[in-house]
Amino acid sequence: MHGEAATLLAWYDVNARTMPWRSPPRSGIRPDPYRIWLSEVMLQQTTVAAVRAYFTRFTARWPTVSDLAAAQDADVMAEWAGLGYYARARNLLKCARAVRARGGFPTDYATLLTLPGIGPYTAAAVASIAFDQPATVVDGNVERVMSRLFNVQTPLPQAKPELTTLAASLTPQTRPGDYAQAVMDLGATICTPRNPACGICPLRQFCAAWDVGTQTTLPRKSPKPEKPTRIGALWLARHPNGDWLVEARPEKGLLGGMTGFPGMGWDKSTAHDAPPITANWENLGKIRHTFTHFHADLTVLAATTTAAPNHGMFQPVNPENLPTLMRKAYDLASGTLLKR
DNA sequence: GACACGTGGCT
DNA sequence: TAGCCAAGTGT
Repeated sequence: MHGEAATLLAWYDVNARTMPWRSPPRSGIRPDPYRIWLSEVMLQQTTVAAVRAYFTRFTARWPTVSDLAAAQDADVMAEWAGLGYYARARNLLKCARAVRARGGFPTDYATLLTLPGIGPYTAAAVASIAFDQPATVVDGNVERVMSRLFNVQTPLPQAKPELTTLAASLTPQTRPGDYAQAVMDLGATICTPRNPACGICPLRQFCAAWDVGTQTTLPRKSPKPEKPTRIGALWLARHPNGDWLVEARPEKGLLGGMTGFPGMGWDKSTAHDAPPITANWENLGKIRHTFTHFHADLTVLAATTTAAPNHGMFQPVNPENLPTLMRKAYDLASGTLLKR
């Protein structure tokens, strides 16, 4: 085993963070593949702090992968609301049903990779953490740690293949799951993007960036394109009985599969060119919401009406089950209308 | 390879 | 405040 891996495992034995899906190192307890898979999907581009509550709710409601496979699509989407990247929830259900159909999770990287919503990272994470296979996880933490250990000056994303090769070269044959979590914990707590704690880093003696003082400049990143701003509107029609006029968004694309209010001008997939219902619309002001690749400045128009809608349906709305953009509009409209 | 795809916390 | 960042995947 490389000195880096042995040193990191010894550090992890003492410093492993506690998480609801994790079994402590050297505890002898095999982690539950369902919980590892669920947590890894939730953790894609998402912080541990944000995931905790969702993970607890999901596992309380659906304790096994078969329970999840039997769930209603709408229940899973509603439970995922607010966590973002909703394609993950759609693929989560597809994957759960595929796993149930084949009688359990596959244990090897290549087969895991064929399942919906499981890419190179998640396949390696599940194979190593849940099944003790020597697969190499490469996430943002690993990229940062490797770029510094080996002083890689190539910017991301071009550097990804090189960093993957370097990460694989350090992965041990024993305790690969603990090793994978150790690198990620190191990246999350010591080898951080800004102000890395090199003074207490167990890998400092191995670190090429530390030797030449480049650690805070790594990994280099190619400049990102500027975000455009899209201008538009949302129509929030409220029935006197308390229902709201909503529509199910298309399965694919922005906020796919989620409940939303009819709108125009900001989202090509659901654009309407006229209000969804005849009403005396009141301008309540604007909300601003930033997505990964654009800003949305939306005027919120609201009305109370009993007219027949041109599209969408009047339904009860639980704001907790709305994606955040729609939640912002709801909060503005419900606050204003209820004051009357 | 480039781009679409959310959200909340931190600086 | 505006931008950066977080355990990526699908097309």
